[in-house]
Amino acid sequence: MDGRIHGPMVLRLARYLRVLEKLKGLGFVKVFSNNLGDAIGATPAVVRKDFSVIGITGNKRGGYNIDSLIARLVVVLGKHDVENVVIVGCGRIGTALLNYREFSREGIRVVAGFDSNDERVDPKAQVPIHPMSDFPEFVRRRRIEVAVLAVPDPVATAVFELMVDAGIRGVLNFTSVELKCAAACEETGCAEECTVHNVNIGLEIENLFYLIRLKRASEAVSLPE
Amino acid sequence: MDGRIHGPMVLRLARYLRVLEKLKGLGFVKVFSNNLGDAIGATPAVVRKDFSVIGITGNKRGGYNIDSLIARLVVVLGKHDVENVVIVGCGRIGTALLNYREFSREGIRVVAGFDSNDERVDPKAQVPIHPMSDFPEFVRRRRIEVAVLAVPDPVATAVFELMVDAGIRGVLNFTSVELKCAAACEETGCAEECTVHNVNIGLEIENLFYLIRLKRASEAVSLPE
DNA sequence: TAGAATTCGGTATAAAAATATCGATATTGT
DNA sequence: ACAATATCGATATTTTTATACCGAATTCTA
Repeated sequence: MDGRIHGPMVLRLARYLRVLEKLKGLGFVKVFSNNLGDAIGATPAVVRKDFSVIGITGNKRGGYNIDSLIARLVVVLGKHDVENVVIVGCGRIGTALLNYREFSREGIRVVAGFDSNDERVDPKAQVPIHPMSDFPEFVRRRRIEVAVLAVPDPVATAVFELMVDAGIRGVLNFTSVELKCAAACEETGCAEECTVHNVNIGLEIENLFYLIRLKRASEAVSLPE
Repeated sequence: MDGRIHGPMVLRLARYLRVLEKLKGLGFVKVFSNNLGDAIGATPAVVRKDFSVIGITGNKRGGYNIDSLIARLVVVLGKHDVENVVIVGCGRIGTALLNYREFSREGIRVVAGFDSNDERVDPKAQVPIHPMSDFPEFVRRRRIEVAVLAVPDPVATAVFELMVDAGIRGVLNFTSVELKCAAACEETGCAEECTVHNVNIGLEIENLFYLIRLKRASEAVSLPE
């Protein structure tokens, strides 16, 4: 049990947990490091090291026990039964996420959406959409900590500051804007930090184009003809 | 001009380019490494190093010239006027992306969607949705190289193999399934490689919860009282 | 039951990426 | 023109993350 828990590793731990739950559902009892490695795209050595770091021990030649693995991962990841989130900005992406079915399977519940456009407001919907003005009180009352930001780029920063002020501590950012919590905190005087993760779909696609061109170029060089 | 171009750096280069185009639109002529660093969330030293690696030289005390920066980045990233992509799976996420407005601003054009559910097929729509059976020919005829995969998890692997066979070389994967191109290639005998990027929204949200809990725990320890 | 095959687990090594440092130099202001 | 200042750019260092290796242990097979 050496080394520290770091970013990439935490992501893998969450992935392991998902795979393990599926395996358990299929009736499996034990699993090997290479199986898990295949399932999440890592080498067996990485898997074993990860487990070692969080204090999980397997059986030589016998692999790991799925139940104990799940139990430990749940503790380490601090996973709750359901994680409540809200969606801010109910345009195309926001609306899609409001009703994203995969969430429920992953223990995530979207409790509400918010939008500044009155036409989109619909408090009676299955997942209600409230006006943006209700956001701060809603977040405080329901103790919401994580929100998805899916507003147009030009208002991203302003909305983000509002969210941090209201008490949001984690944001999944679908805008192209780099959100800086420190700056927001300085301006508003809030003491808490807010963790931001970016999901930049356009950037990912551009990157794919770059990578395949790069691969093609290197192939052209390495394959003379 | 030392060092190699690596993954994280390529992502930054694409980000620089976006910011620079905006700055140019605002009439700016030159820019400093710390400005760009702020804009994409990096330190000035990283920015300078990145530019050094791709052979861009600035002026001491004078910063970098935006036009030459853009010109060089476009070459390095091999950016075209428009990048054509298709969306496979027109459920909630897929449909949202079909009409995602941000794409056009980023030089990405969604030329079609595909779905195996006939009710979703609509070849007359602004962005036409074709039956899945038309996919291989469409991809070959239009020389599509990049696709977004937004189908349900259980069919992800099968659809992915079909896509690789059809000639897709880059996939933005919205499913929770780890797609392995090598395996797909072995089975189908295709020689080409396919680059996959994963966008796992549920995982990102889970990760946010973990990180804020971690932060809170460490604060509790470090703040005695 | 003996041996062969596998798998874990720790250490050591390597690779990747970010950060720090600091001299050089161009611009600005006086 | 000269000093002050801010910025680049190269090298060196540190940190982070992944890989390679190999002995030990356990299960499986014959």
